[in-house]
Amino acid sequence: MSGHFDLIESLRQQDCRLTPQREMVLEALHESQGHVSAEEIYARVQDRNPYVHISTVYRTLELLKELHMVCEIHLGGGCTCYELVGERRHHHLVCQECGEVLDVDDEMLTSLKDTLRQEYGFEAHLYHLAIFGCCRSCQKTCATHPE
Amino acid sequence: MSGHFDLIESLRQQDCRLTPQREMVLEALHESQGHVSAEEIYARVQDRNPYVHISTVYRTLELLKELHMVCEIHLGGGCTCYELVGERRHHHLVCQECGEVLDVDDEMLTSLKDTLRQEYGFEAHLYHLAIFGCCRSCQKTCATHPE
DNA sequence: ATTGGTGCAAAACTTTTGCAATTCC
DNA sequence: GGAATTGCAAAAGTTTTGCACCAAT
Repeated sequence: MSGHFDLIESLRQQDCRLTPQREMVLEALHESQGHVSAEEIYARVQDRNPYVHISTVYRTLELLKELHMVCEIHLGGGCTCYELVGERRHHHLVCQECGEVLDVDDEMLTSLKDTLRQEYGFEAHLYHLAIFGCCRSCQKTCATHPE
Repeated sequence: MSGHFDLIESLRQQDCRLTPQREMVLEALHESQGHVSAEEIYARVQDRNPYVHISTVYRTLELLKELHMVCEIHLGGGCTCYELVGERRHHHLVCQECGEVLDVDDEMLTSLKDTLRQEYGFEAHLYHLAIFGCCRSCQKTCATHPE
């Protein structure tokens, strides 16, 4: 229940107005500590104020994305999630069998990042990474699948 | 203009009926040599037969996904793309500035794959990988952004 | 006071579904 | 012949947009 204050401050510094709606969206993102859908953010915001409209949530997420305060993650199954940038950096292992999402530490990707930079001149924003596959507990069922 | 015939054969061997619609979807996927949206596949199919319905395209893609002949890729911007599995294996670098999509060779990821298996017991299906970031030509504009 | 932001309703877009008619095996 | 597949139309779900009103600076 702290920490989203600097985010709010950050908004103000970027010439954006500080509205309760925006604060609530930031708070919801901060509380959920990870990937949440627009719908989930909407639900959390509504707990505080049921009059906030979902289009406001979308517009706020759009704004935060432009300001690089939030990133959009596509975890498959057509679900788009959002996450605060700059918190504990991590990535996502998505199990295609059971849908479970594991977090992976960022260091795991340092060497990949270096290679991409050297070979392709590509600066990877790796807070966006989602890796699909098969988790430990689904491993047996998975065995029949290619790769 | 060849090579999708084994795909069709593969369909038959999996107890699936061979319809012109499915053949056209496979052909469209094969021709486009990479990530295409459902809409693009639909357009290609329509060039051959305007009476094919888009719901058939979706149903066929769903089927091919289940058979692991096609994989679904989320390249951001809300666009879902599809790609034949088993062609030249590669991955995608998506530039968040200009939207360009670069292909990356699979070998690049061998060590990452090994690490994930060892540390998390996670079997990565890395034909699904999309890496977001900033391409060489957008690098200058990108410089101001975090990470 | 002025600009920017919000709520609302409606549109736009993508994907899914129920069902009758058709097609493949 | 019989089950699987298709076309259609309609629904469902998500995201965007135009506009009048309201609020933050």
